[in-house]
Order: sequence, then structure tokens, then C-alpha cells
Amino acid sequence: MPDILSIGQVAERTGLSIHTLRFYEREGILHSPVRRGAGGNRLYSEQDIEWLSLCMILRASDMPLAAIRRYTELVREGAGNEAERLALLRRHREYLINQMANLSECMDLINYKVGVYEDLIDEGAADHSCNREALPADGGPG
Amino acid sequence: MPDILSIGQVAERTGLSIHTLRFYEREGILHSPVRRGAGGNRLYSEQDIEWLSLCMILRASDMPLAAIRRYTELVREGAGNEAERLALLRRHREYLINQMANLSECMDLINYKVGVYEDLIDEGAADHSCNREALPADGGPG
DNA sequence: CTAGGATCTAGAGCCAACTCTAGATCAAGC
DNA sequence: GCTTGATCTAGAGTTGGCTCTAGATCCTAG
Repeated sequence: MPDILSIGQVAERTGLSIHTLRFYEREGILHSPVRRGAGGNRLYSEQDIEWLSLCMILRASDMPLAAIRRYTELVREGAGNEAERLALLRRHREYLINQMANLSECMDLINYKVGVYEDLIDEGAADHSCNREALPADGGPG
Repeated sequence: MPDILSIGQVAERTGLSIHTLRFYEREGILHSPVRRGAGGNRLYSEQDIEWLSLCMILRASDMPLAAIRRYTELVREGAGNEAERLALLRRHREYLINQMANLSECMDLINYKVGVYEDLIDEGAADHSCNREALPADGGPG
């Protein structure tokens, strides 16, 4: 593993597009300013990959880029702002708790409905004489 | 509970804005076409509230409006398309499973980091002589 | 009659997060 | 020398989901 990577290599390893990598840099999402090669091309390090991996986890959980940028700034500034980092992380944790509840509420609902439709379709397949017009109540969330 | 509700009442009861209610209607998110009063004003029913509540659960779990619209169409069309409804619901369930994994990965990461920063801040508060420059490794997701 | 408040329509505006385009530069291989 | 492929910059375009505006209409209370 070389510690100097082109943008193409970083794209390949992270799964982010080259466009997105440049966009993230403009947005101040990179841990340290990107070094540049002779021709002005970006030179990434393994550290950058690690930082981007962290950012990708945060993004995958819907942390806004603005929050990631702020966190990045705080880390870049160094020691002394731990309280703000902590607050930022806790805020996102609150979001996560709430969102996990939303997802599992929806999961329950969908599991219920999937069950209903599976039964309905099984019946329809096994017994063609049954009343195929009999709809499950689909008006409500119950 | 009256079964004829103004858009304002629906907004109040669902928490959606009046603008959003009209927007959802344009987007074909309503279970049945809205009835209108003498002056052209929308008349909602309790059924509409129920359907909107369902939609809100789906939206809160990030189902795109396009998918909700499709599901709405299918339900409106009536019996005979259960397989497609089922497929649509299962697709969203896959999304939910994946997203729950994302959120809990992020939750683990954040819990870890929150722990680190809490310790750091506690130490800083309890013992001012300690090395406040000692940073936790914040470059990586670990 | 009039003022206030709720509603209507059509359509513009906004925000986040990409995503892509155009045109230039550069290094390597034939 | 020339083509090919990767990279560069600045900036425009896209998508999804709202959110708001303007100007009209209508109902009710004073």
C-alpha cells in the first residue's frame, strides 16, 4: 500500500466518484489540505482514505455535510475544542436514536403488510375460486 | 371527530404544512381524489388522515415520494396488483435493513468517540496538570 | 359595506448533495 | 510528433422535496 494515491485510486478504494472527492475537498471535508504533485494533481495519503471512510459512515447515517465540515474543522484545529466535538457527536446520536425508531416503526408496518399480501397471494395461487376482490384494509397504518 | 376536514385542520392534525398537503395532492399521494366544497376548497376525510399518516411513516423512513405515489396508485386501482405492492414493500424493506445497519454502524462509532471525549474532558476538568494536548487518534473510524 | 382570515391556483424559489461539462494540461507509449 | 488517458479548474445542471409568493376568491363578524 503506497502512501501516495491519485484521485483515481482514492475513488476506486472508497467508492466515491472523482467528482465527489473534488467536491468534498471544496466543501472542506478533508482532514488536511491535499498535497499536490508537479502537475497540480492531487496526492492523497492513507490517512485521507481513513478520514474519508469516517466521513462516509457519517454520511451514510445522514449527517449533513455542514456538520461533517464543522467536525473536520474542529479536529483540524487540534486540542481545546473537545466539548464542541462532543456536543456535535451527541447531537447526531440523538438524530440516530430518533431515526432508528422511525425505521423500526416503518419496518413493523411493512412486515405486517408484507404478511398480509403474502397470505393473499398464496390464497389466490392455491385457490382460484376464492374472492380475489377481497382487499385488505389498506387505508390505515394499522 | 367530524368526517369533513378543511386543509387547515388536516395540517394541524398531521403536522404537515398546508403547502405540503397541496404538494402531496399534486404528486398523487392521496388515496382518493380530494372532494371539494362549494368554493373549491378541499374537503378531507378521516380516511385521508389515515392514509397521510401511513405516508408520513413511509417518508420518515425515506421512502421516496415516487415510490409512495406508485403504491398509492396500486391501492387506488384495487385488487389484482398485490404482487407489485408486495414487491414495492419488499424493496423498501431491503432499504430499511441496509439503512438500519448503516445507522447502527455509525452509532457504534459515535458511542466510541463520545466515550473517548467524555473521558478526555473529565480528565481535563479533574486534573488540570495533565497533558491537554494529548489527542485521541481521530484520523480513523476505529 | 368592509375588514380579516382561510382558502384557492400557478408557478417561482430554495437547499442539499451531488453530477456533469468544457476546455486546458500533462505524462506515457507508439 | 501524436494520441490516449488521467487529471485539472470553474462553473453549470440535476434531483428530490419541499416552501413560498402573488393575486384572486370566499365566508364571517362587526
